[in-house]
Amino acid sequence: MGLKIYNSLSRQLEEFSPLTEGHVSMYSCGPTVYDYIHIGNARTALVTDIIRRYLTYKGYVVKLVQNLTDIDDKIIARAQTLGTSPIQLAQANGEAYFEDTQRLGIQPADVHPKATEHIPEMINLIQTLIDKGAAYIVDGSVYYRVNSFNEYGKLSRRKPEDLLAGARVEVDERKEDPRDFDMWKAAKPDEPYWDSPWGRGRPGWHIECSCMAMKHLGETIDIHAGGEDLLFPHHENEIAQSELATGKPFARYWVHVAFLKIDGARMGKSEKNFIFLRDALDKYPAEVIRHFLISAHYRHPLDYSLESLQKSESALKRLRNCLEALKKYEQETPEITDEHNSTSQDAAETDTHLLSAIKTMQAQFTDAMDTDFNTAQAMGSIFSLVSQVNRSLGTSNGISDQIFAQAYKVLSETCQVLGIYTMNAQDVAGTAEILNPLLELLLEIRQNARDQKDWDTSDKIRDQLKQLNIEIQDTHEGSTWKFLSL
RNA sequence: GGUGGCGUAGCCAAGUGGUAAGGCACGAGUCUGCAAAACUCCUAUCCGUCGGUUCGAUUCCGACCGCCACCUCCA
Repeated sequence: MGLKIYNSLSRQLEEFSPLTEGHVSMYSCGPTVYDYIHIGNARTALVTDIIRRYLTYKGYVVKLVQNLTDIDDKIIARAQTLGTSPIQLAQANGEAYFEDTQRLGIQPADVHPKATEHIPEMINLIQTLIDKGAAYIVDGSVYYRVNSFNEYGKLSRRKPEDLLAGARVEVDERKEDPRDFDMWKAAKPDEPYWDSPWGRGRPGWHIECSCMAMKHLGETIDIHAGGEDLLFPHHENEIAQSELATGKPFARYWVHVAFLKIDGARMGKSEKNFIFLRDALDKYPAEVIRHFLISAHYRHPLDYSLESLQKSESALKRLRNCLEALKKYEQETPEITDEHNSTSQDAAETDTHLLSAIKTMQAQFTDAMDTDFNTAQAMGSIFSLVSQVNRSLGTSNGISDQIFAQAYKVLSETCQVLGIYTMNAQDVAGTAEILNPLLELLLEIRQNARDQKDWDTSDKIRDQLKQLNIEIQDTHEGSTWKFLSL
């Protein structure tokens, strides 16, 4: 069974096969850097990240390009109110974007092109469209003539009359058709500008993506991703520009990520109901936020709430407990076959159960992710195996070490695809050299107290450490400690 | 007005034309000096409402109710 992707263009689940075998070109619409990104923005970036991780996991060589829109009306306006320059503002927020996304465990794209660094290419593309009669110049601005592309509307399925009927925006009388959009905006006084054959100005938003996608990935790309709000008009316009210029299909699979909601409504900057990703990251570990963001399918809306984050934290704790219990078997050589030596009947039974649970999990995980990256379902398969592992750990007498090692391998690999088991709190602490012996000592003292049934001392140590976010657990093999937060 | 989506247990959330994954929470129990972790059991005869198609629908079709989004910069 191969990968299927829901293509917004056909509005169907389609078998995925890249243009070049074994290679996938992917473009994701990045942020307009006039502010920090909020969790809603992060959802799209995260989905892109996971798609890329999964494609890589499947053996594809992926080239991911994500743009940075670093010149636009909002940046200019914001810079004015802040008393800074648009360039500086974009620079600072661009850096903040990488900082925030990397904290969330999002791997940088292969290329992060900036609009301002591709002005000549954009001018060329616009000129090509003018030459083909698909654009016209008015007062130093260049407009795309929507009528010249007869497939216009194929992505959003909007008919011209529908668009006109609903138009709430003021009609620019200079346009031939209200649907026409600008590819080059003539500069107003005090605005940043670049020279062009049509005078000083700056590029429109849509031409940026057309241009940078094609420059870095070629005229036809495999996957184009973005938030669902970009479907119209942005992606529709990208198609119009690119396909008319090249005569080739622009993107083969269109992936649109649903909104993150808050209190039932869309999280949006203009609604002022957003939460900056960096603020969320200050309160919750990255893995918790990731878990939350992928707990629903990417094409379904997801409602943000503190309760949901807390649920994710609890769920992740269960996962983590299991993985940590399993980790000590990591060094064992994972056994692949069903045939292995078991001296006890019970252990053999445990092995068989676990082994089949591992296989089931692998199949279910792949199946879920193959079906349009169903992370929620994939997570279900992971937790099913966690249950079986926990049961097996309880009945194990040491004979199933290789199987546990295999379970660890499979679980940690799949969790890595989702990015929910990448960090190790013990290492993150960074003070392990001091902390380890110190805690060993405390545990030893506590064990002595317990041997003498001095529960007061024993409990005091445990309770006090818990205040410090360190949890002690007494098991049959002795006492262990770990950091409470993930 | 046009276009699209959603409504599944207390909460979150998968999913299927043949009878409901997973997580969180709650309750009971096992284990433990007590905890913690883990395990066991308990949690939807039912998937917004009403019709229709079907041997059979939560899953397909229609209507209705409720909610959300896009058509304007927005991931």
